Amino acid sequence: MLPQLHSTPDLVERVYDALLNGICTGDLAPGERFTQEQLAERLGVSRQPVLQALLLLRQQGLMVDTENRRGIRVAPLEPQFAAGLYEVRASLDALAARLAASRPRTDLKAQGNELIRRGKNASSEGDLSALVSLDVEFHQFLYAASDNPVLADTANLNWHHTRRVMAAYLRQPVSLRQVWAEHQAILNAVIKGDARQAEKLSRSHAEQSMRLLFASLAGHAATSEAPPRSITAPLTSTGRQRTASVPSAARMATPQEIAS
Amino acid sequence: MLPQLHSTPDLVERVYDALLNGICTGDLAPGERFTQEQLAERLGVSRQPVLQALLLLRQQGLMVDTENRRGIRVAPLEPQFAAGLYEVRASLDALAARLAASRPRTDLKAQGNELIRRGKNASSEGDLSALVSLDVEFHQFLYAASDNPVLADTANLNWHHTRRVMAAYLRQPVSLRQVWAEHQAILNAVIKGDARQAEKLSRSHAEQSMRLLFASLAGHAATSEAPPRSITAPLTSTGRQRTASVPSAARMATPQEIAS
DNA sequence: TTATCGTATTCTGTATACAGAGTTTACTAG
DNA sequence: CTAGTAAACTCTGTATACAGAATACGATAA
Repeated sequence: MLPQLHSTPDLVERVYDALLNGICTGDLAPGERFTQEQLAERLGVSRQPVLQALLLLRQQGLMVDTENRRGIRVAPLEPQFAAGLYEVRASLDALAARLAASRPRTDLKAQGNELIRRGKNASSEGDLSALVSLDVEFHQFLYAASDNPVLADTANLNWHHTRRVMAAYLRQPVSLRQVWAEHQAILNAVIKGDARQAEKLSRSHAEQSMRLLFASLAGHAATSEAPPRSITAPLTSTGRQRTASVPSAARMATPQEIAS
Repeated sequence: MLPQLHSTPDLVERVYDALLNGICTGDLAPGERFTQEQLAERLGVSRQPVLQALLLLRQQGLMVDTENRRGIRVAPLEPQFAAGLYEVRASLDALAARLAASRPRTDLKAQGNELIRRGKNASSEGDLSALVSLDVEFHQFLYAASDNPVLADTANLNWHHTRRVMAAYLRQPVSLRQVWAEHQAILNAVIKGDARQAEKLSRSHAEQSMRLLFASLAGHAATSEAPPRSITAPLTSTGRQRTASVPSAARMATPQEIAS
């Protein structure tokens, strides 16, 4: 079934990455129902790696079994869930900033300022997808600087959801300039070694982000039910299809990324 | 291979639970090398559910691939890791207590006090394994009371590691009475709705727990390399064995628990 | 037309089969 | 006796095969 030579193994990881990325960017919209076989066919692998990747994604709450146990779908994105997410993030970010400030290393300065420069740049240009990436990168940078791997892992898991939220709701650049000014202030406090200030700024930054989110979310309101964009297979009009009709690997977000 | 009728499905979950429990209680010691087939044989299932359960356990950092990619073993338990763990826990517990106190419900009182009663009781009797269970239960109770599912999930993931740490190092009942007095104080603050106090007490409780841990850990010192107890297969003297020699399903912690 | 039962279809989870990567082991040459 | 090489083995990951659960479909009877 897989004519392409599979040079670099670990199909599970590649399927996982492809699906994770699709979910986080919003390319894979919730509400759409998938079958293991459909996913496998599109990605050019057998059902086994898909099954295993789905196990991970389910465990992280990114996909859920469909009500009838036939097929799986991307977990819906509920505002209340996002609120809880940001509450947790505020605590973890505060801890990270405090720890990072307590272990001041000079090499943070160059890397951090570079990130902020790029962030402000992307902010000026209104490049949303770059902004999300850089936001993730900046916060991961702080987690790493905290020198606490448990914290880093824990926070990174939650950031998958945060990326989803951002991609889904932050479509227009709402005062994004301020976000990077706040990043700047946090970094300065960390470099200075002012743990208390870093913690405080970090927490209020997360809380501010949550406020921005909910302001933006108010605009979406009823629109949120219909997902922004969808890359799912071109179904025939009546949302159902015969299994054999899909022309192998085509129009999936990442067809050759898997087969590489 | 499985003559027993498999009445209740979900073998992956049962394998996962069995291994997780073994790791957290310390029955499955780190340093021992396992093969997927060995585990499958002992649990009376095929390699497939084992493979999938291991995927989850690896992702959570509870098991690691052996250096040569042959076999897998329980991840070692490093003091530095435990320190990071407790730092994160302190933040999450503080958040949970604060949120729980902000949403005061009267029904917390009965359930919480019952837990504390049982905790103090087990503490008097020096029943260590019951104490660990009750400790977990009390904190999960607080996470649930916070009414933030993200927080609950995040914290529960970390508690797997915490259980390991407790089982490995807290062998003698060191001032366990105080632990439950602190729980009592936290609960009281939560019920009273004093968020600030609940947060403060919860954080200092976690920090105090960490101090207890490290005090106890100092006693273990060099002992920690040799794991407390081991239920792994009876190897012949020179840490290597022929594959066929294991008499099917015997002396594993949970043989029929899987086959049920 | 509607209700009910039986049959076919779908889809999942588990077991088995297959193939490759790397390692140990054994044999041969020096 | 040692070094080097080749064969066999071990173990993993992936693909395929199999079986059961549950739904949807369709036919028959009221």
